[in-house]
Amino acid sequence: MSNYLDQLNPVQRDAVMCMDGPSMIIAGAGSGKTRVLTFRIVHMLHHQVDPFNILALTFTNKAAREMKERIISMVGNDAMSLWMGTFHSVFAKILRIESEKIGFPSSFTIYDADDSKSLIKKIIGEQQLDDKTYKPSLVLNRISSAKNNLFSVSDYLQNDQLMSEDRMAGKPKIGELYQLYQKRLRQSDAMDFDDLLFNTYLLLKNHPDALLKYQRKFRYIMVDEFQDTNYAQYIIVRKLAAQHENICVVGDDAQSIYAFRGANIQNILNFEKDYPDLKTFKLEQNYRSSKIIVSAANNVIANNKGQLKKDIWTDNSGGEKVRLLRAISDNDEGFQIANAIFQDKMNHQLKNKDFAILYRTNAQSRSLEEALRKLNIPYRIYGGLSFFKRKEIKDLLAYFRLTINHADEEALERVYNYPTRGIGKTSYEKLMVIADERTCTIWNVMEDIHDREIEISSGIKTKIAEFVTMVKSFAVMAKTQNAYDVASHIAQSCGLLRELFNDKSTEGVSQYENVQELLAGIKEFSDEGNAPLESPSSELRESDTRLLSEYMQDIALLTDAETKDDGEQDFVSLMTIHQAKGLEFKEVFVSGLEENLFPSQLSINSREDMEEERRLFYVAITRAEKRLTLSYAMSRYRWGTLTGCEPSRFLSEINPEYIDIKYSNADATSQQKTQSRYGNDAPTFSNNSFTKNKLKPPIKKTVARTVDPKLLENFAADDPLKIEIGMQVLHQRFGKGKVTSLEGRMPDLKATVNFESGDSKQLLLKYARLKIVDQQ
DNA sequence: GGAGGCCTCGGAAGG
DNA sequence: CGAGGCCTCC
Repeated sequence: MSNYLDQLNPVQRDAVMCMDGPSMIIAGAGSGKTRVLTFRIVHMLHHQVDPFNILALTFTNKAAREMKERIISMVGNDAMSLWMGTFHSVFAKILRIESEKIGFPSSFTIYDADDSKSLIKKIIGEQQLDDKTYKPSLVLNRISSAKNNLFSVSDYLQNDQLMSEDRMAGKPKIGELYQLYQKRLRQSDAMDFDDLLFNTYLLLKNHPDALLKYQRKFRYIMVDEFQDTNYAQYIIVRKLAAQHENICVVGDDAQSIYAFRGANIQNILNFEKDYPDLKTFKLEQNYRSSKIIVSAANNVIANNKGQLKKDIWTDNSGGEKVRLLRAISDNDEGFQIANAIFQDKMNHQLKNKDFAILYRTNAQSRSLEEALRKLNIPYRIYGGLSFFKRKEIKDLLAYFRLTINHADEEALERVYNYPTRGIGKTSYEKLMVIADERTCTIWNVMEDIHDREIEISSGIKTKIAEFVTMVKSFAVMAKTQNAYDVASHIAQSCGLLRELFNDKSTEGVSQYENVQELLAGIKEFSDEGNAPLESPSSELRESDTRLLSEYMQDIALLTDAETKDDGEQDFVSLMTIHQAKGLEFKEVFVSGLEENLFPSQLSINSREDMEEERRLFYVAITRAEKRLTLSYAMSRYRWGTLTGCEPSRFLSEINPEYIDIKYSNADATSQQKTQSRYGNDAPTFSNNSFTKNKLKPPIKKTVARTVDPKLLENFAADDPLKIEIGMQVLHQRFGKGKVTSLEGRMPDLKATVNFESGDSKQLLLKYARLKIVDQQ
């Protein structure tokens, strides 16, 4: 691999060869950014830079993984020891190593967005604040942006501007909520995503020895997607780079589409100020798209004021004009797009994989799906629930979390009574009150459950004690045995696996399979000799046994499940434009180009927001290689009602010479029909074969359980007191089943019944009406 | 404990 | 319209 420099154009080559000193690479869409970044690292390794001294920060795990694989394939396993990962994973790794300095155990839990939300909700409730005024998501956003701008709790409370903003907004308690939220995280030995940044900042600020250590280690630093970094990220990077100043940032201001989440384009401008001797490289040649597509993209982005000067051009052929589809309705839009894909596949010998349909909002996927299904075009929707966000996975992971960190309150809350073990909410709330009085964790109270001050019935106390014993036994096991053995033991003995196994609904079956898949992943982890790429374990591990705690450290930040090997399969991709960032397709369809949808209604009052929408459109256009098709509908179902739409302002920003307006047959016929009455009464498209009600809804998630209707006739329940273990009983809804156990006494007598459907239910007999069918 | 009814609300989403 | 949260009732 010595000829890599020959594969680059002059600017790319300069950027690759400029290893020392601060540099900034402005990489236009399709300009070979990944190649430059990869080759730059390869170049360093060829020039005696120790991989141990290189840090490369990316926006997603996927980007890190792919780049690292590519580098390894070019230079071999030497590259294994370079640090490449997301800001969050790299900083989590550092924080675990240095945890003592900031007063955390190295096994601290990382709270995900759901954990954070549930915690803040709880706090809002406890403070008896109205959750309409204090919407959890809003409060969290405010806290998050405080942290991302490096305002600690006390900074916040002392900051007149922030406090008065909150007062003006009628939410004066946000500062206080921030304080309580941090306190609870601390008590739970937990950090949220923002804390990973904030605490790294604190570590480097307050511990000069740690700062020096990492400054020495990271002699060469690279930051990808620099336009998407926030202030905290930038400050940390600047601190780390302060000694050697070998820092290279790569990005494209025109593709900044995450400002809404706190990303700060300002970082690019600050960078120029902070490093006056900065070398800037502009990658302006586009290798991806046709001339027309590049020109259309340039037309659009030229309407933004705030941007760095650059001139994106291409040597590629002119290509076809941008097609514009005008549809009468959202269903018609789907139909036209599906048809176009069908045609283009034949006319240009393309695969389904060559196509992507992009949209602004997830809700738009539905009509597209329906049309694709009608034409039997296989498709995949990206952005559903990722593996690690599934309930059953989170439940099992919560057991693991609690095993490793008993203070983890969110994990405890998830599992203390799941599967049901008779510990109710009321009891749990009593524990919470006591924990608060004693300023200890709820787990501590549980450990001490036999304390007479705790007013909970002895039966429930026993159950709590059993739960505590169980988790403690998990913890003992987890200290020495390998991750897989511990994980599968936990899955079995906590009852979760059984619970899911007994559920024979399609949903239950798939949940069971998912849990098995998780366990299989842990097995792979346990069996592997070497750690995964981002693993901090090499620095923490003591023996060859791979512990569950190590697995959990790796997993905490893995929110994007490995996209399963779909290499073989051929399908059209459907995704939001945000998700399409960084991808490319031969043909791209951008749908829903309508005012109030794209640009979003919420952006029309602010210049900054509108410019971000425009950058989003720019990103969408520049995903296309050969052909680009834009579409809009004249009416669309939004929130259940048919609303009229106007074409997006963005359409008129493209030079009309580049546009080819298409009218399909479906459009032409229904157009005449509606033109006259459009605007008065809402048009109904009943003659259109693509109306909603004619089509089946997308795949149902639950399947109704079937019960023989004959069983339901003349149903008369028997006296609950007659029911005994072993009897066959009949339930109106669940059907026939066998009583396997009885607990408590009337009126709280509870029976566990295994139904023939495979479900096992616990039924309160004062409510559930059971008929005895067989005394056996 | 859990199913069903009622109400509310709706943007994009990395770690 | 449809998902999610909360409340009620069995």
